[in-house]
Amino acid sequence: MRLSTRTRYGLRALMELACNYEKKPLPLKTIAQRQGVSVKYLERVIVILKNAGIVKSSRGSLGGYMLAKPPDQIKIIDCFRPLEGPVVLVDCVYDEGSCSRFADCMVKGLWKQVNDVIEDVLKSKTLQDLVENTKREGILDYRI
Amino acid sequence: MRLSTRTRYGLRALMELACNYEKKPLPLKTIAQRQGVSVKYLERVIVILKNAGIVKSSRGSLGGYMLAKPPDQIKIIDCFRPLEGPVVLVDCVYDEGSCSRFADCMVKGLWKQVNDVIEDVLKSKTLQDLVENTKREGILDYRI
DNA sequence: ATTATTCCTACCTTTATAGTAGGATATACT
DNA sequence: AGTATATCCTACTATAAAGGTAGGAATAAT
Repeated sequence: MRLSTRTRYGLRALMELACNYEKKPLPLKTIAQRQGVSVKYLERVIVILKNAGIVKSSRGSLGGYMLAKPPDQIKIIDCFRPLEGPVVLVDCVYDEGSCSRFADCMVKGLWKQVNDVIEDVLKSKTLQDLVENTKREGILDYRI
Repeated sequence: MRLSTRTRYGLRALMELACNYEKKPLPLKTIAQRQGVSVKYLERVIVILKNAGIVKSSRGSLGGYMLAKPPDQIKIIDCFRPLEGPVVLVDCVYDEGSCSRFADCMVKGLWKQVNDVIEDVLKSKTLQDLVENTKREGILDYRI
């Protein structure tokens, strides 16, 4: 029930990239320092987001990472799924055949409902939304 | 992000006990057969619920398990937490000091919101609610 | 060339999950 | 008293996932 550090670090890194949108590529070293994480581990996280088409990279000196699309066009759920895996509290939510007890299970409706509310939140927000919420709360003072 | 079998089996077992409320104690063997689970494993699950005060037991021949309270007085969240652990997607939801990046984290609001909607669902329902939903859907034909 | 970066592969450690095994203890019924 | 049926208790095992680390190759700007 706890999010993996993969997902936590990944989303935080995406927020950095969102704030940096349309500027120079942001190297992992910078992100890693700001977030207090090792570059090596962040590499393993960001490659997931790259394969998912959410970020793109440029190699070599002055290289780094950028968002592949404007932050208001990137939904949280599309970042979440590659990092944490699909939102599936129980398999039967998407595949009735996955559980032999599906027919007479009295709990499946509950799990489905919980699953749905999680997805609703993750679908309803973009990276841009999170940036704006944060600005409204007066964070981000270390960035200009 | 996936529920443990502990939680899934545990809740299903509780549904059996809810349907059996104020009848004779229900032995694990019966539940295990209905659910297609080993008695041995179910023992490990039910002891968690017993320690949490949700079920009580009677030993010996004709013994078994019963709900400790009427099913309409048992909230799902009180069953969920001992089985799956507290609903805490990220520690900072309950303990700001748990993350050194709390002050400038742009994602914490999102995690808090997801956490809240999960808890809301689990708090809003009792075992009795699930039984009634199920009856309304015409399941439970094997029980009378 | 040198430096800074991404990219790739392999390895390691720790923790949690999902069990199984064997037997001790308690209770009802005959 | 004895047997069958339960819960209860302790210990063990196997597998997978999480959370990294290490070393170096490939690429690009200066």
